[in-house]
Amino acid sequence: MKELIDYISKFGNLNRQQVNFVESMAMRIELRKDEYFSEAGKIPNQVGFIVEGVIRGCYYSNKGEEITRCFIGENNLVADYVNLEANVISAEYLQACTPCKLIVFSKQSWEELSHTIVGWDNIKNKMVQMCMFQKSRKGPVISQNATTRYLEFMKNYPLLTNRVPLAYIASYLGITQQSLSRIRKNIG
Amino acid sequence: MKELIDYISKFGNLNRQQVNFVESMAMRIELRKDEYFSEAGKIPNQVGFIVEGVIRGCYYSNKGEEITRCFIGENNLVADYVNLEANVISAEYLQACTPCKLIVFSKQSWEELSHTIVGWDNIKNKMVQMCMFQKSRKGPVISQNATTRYLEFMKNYPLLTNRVPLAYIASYLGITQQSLSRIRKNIG
DNA sequence: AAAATCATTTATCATTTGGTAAAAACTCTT
DNA sequence: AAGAGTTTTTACCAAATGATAAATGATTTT
Repeated sequence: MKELIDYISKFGNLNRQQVNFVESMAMRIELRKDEYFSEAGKIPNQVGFIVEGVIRGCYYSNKGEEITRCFIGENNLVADYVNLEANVISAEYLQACTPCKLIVFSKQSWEELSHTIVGWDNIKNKMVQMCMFQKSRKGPVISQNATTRYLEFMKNYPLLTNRVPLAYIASYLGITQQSLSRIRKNIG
Repeated sequence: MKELIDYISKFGNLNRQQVNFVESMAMRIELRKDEYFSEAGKIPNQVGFIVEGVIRGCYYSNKGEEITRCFIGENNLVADYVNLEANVISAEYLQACTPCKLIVFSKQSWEELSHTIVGWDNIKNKMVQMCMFQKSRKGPVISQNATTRYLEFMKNYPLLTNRVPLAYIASYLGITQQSLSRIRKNIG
């Protein structure tokens, strides 16, 4: 669990006893490629930390197209956090793009951390805000053209480029796979 | 200050004494059209609540184009929050699109609320997360075409459509003003 | 009111991207 | 290795958007 504790420590300090408690609440799981971490139509019930692999958030448009909304890589928290907190049915899937190793907290455990560890809420909020901030920072910029967006994508997610299907990246960038294929060719 | 207190009350309860304290920390100001609430190159030093008017976040691309990144309307908090918290120079301008009436807290006052009101941090974090969530919810969706994005924009920001310059909306939607003008015409 | 400034619309043509279809390349199973 | 299924590339044409320029409209200043 070292990776998780290191991550948390970036946002606040925990003493040994608190570290032990966090670890006792957590569980290691693995996801096969394409398996879901959480699903649309269900109330999210866990918070994860990605030790290895890539998870994507995706949904289906009214035309039935599958659209990737975000990628979440190693050393990041993963959850449909807003709906988890609000106890509301989620509208998106969180799906393993590659085989994943995760550390997860059930919703109940996650809440117990708040009740047990003084200062946890502070750490938690910083982590959640950082996640939201990074998503907006790393996401495709609508005022750039598709080629620029793809170049930025490769900068921001160097590991993903050849690890996930082209179709995922294309819908993330807001273009068709054909267009992305063309762009790849033109870039050389 | 009723508007502000009503807004805060959606995220947690304050007793009369706490309400008085919040009000004593706040200040009413007005911004003329085009005046800045905060500027790129400076460390953000205030948190505002918009009572009347519209503020936009904007920045300049490496080609010198002015790009609108977000619109913030009445009954919302406004701040470059991440950089305010991190005490880091901002990269964007927050500018009044229309004449604005605001209630503002200096950075110092904003922090004093945390120290003085038990439970304030909890309320504050809920407010900040809600702001971030709404921005992502209401923002243009990159996988939709420009016409759809504009239609969605009008749904999400009905009041803005005829209150702010076309160029602001165009760059927000990631298109040129000429394109947006064309789209307006085609919609009828 | 006229002039000046700024915002919006229109027009034309070039470029980018989408839609459809098919071929090629790759993966997985048997 | 063969075959089935999937993913990626290519090709073609249509549609959307960008770039440039100019005209019109609106607002502010003098």
